[in-house]
Amino acid sequence: MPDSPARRRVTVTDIAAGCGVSRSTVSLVLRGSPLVNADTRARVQAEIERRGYVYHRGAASLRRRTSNAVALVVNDLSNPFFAEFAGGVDAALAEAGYVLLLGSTGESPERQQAVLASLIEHDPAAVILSPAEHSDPARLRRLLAARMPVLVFNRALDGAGDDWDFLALDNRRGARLATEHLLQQGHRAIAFFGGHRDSSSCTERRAGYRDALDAAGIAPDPAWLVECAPTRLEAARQAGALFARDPAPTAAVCYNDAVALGLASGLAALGRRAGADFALTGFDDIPEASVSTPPLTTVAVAPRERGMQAARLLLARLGGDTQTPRRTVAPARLVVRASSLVPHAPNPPGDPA
Amino acid sequence: MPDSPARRRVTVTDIAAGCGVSRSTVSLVLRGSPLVNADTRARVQAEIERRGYVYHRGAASLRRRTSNAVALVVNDLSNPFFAEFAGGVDAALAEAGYVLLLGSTGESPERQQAVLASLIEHDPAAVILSPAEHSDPARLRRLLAARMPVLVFNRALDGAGDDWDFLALDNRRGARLATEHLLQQGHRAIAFFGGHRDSSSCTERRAGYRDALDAAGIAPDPAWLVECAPTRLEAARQAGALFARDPAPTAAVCYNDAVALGLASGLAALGRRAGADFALTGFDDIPEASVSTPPLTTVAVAPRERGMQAARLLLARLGGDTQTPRRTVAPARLVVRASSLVPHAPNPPGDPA
DNA sequence: CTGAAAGCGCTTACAG
DNA sequence: CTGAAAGCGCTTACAG
Repeated sequence: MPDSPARRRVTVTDIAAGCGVSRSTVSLVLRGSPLVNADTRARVQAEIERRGYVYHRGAASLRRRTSNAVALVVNDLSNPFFAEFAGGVDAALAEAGYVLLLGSTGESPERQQAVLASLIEHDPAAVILSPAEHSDPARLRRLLAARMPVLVFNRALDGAGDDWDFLALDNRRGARLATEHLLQQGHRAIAFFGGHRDSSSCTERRAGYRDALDAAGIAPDPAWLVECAPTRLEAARQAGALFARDPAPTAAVCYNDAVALGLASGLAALGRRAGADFALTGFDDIPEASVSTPPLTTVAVAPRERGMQAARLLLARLGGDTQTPRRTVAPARLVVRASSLVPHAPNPPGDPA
Repeated sequence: MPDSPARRRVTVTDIAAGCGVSRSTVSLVLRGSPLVNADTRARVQAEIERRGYVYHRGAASLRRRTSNAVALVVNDLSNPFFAEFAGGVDAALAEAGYVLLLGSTGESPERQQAVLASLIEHDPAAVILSPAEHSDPARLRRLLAARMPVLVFNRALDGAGDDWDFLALDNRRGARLATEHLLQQGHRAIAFFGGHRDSSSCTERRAGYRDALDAAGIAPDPAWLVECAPTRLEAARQAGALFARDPAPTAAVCYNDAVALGLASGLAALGRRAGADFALTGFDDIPEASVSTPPLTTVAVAPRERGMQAARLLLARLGGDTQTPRRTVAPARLVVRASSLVPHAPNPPGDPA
């Protein structure tokens, strides 16, 4: 029996008629109410099965004014960091019976407004937003207002209001751990390489770097701070900047893994070998980090776990939680691999000090 | 003016009342009808802006019986292949004003049924499914029936019916290209390493491998076919199986990149070096492929482009396209890197032939 | 060009 | 325990 694609949809009315009960009763069965007689319930369920009835959640949501969708907006799924994060959100939502509406901005604030505007027309119960760089908090607020719980991930949105949740990565502590690790290898001249000063995560990571140097009594040379776009290519191009001054740094804390991998190939082009005569660390622990040459010492932020955490936090808000603080900082963990294991004598031979 | 979270939703009725027109007129303005007087339209639009009205697409879809959502079900966003694919789908949908409903199966046919059941309650206009291994076509068909256009990606679903679209990767041709490349390097004893015989993509890749050997007049030794789960770890463990017989293969076409990378480390553990004394190729061109040691020769399938292609094909179906054939095979392209550039003399020294 | 009325598929008091 | 009626927010003929 071939189905006609244009056939009429099966509704509660059809099910009700099909087994001689009212639509109310069918509705109660659908929602699992204990008020319905077991026999009646069984008859209704059989009819539902027989007719291949599909619940129309849009109609139900309209009537009940509820929603079981959550909107997620990320920069770009091609970035494994966001793909993992989205995977975690999806897993936690599915477990709770929610459905994921996904959009991406490609780091454009304009597309971000458009994508969010389109998603909220679908009436999500909550929104998870990993903001594009240079987002305008006021415009976002105008769009999302206080319609639904909102969780901002990863990038602070200043002035977005204190009724939105914020899940931050511990950028500062992560960078401090990486820097301390290099200090323990005996390095004293340690650069911070990559990222843009005006990005909040870069500022925070630099602060952690400075914390560690301060604690070790080292005043960072301004020449140790090298900016570059957070891409592999740019990092490779900027490698030379590390060696403009003498003495040059012997190690670098990189803004993220992409930058660290780029720097590694940039060093190779300059006849130096990361992990052999120059120590470096990354940030993120992307999949490549463990298989690159040398494997990359980095700071793991467990994006998948962050996604599950973000989703669960919002689901708790929907459940009426008002206890949890609005700002959560997720832990960062140092993963030591070969790229940083280049010991540097604290007092190089020939140094009289 | 702090918004009360529980405040009543602004509806077309409010907008109509707010500027003294009927709801019909507001609706016409919303849908961009040319029937409305320019003045009236401007007044309505101003009121919409002023009140922060958000279109309730669910209500509109209910009334109009249309939908602008497309459901996508993949195995796992942690797999960059699917993340890229999803990114492509998202990009093409957003461009067309559609919204993406995402679900994942984790390769479990049970979860696949549950996830699809949940997604179709949201009444998507179309479904893109990258089936979990061991999917049951009959069960899927019972769920999705002919309710909406369906596109199956990557894995054939035998007996799913010929009204569903199928977007296949050119597994056979891809594997043939890889094998021909190794033949050109002078290899004669070439293994096919990894994957499970019962997976359709493995069968197809093996067929392409055989095509190339056949054309070169080589009868593959059965010992050259090594099965293993398509993971890095399993591949590393199975590396020894390649050298069980003498003479052993000098090169291997691997089922995919994960397997190839695993084999490379398995070889290292056996004192052999991929790209130096053993040639190998992968499949997929995952991001790690270009940064591994040695960089991996592989077959690129451009998952992001496949995602855009899948979405566009379905959008065309929704637009009434009945011309495009149901089965589309996407091209595969050989990317040559160092792992396969191990020349092997056609007549090794000491061989009298 | 604009308005009154019906209806998409569901749920929820309210009677019985 | 079950049914009749109203209504969620929108759109669509149909009058005017």
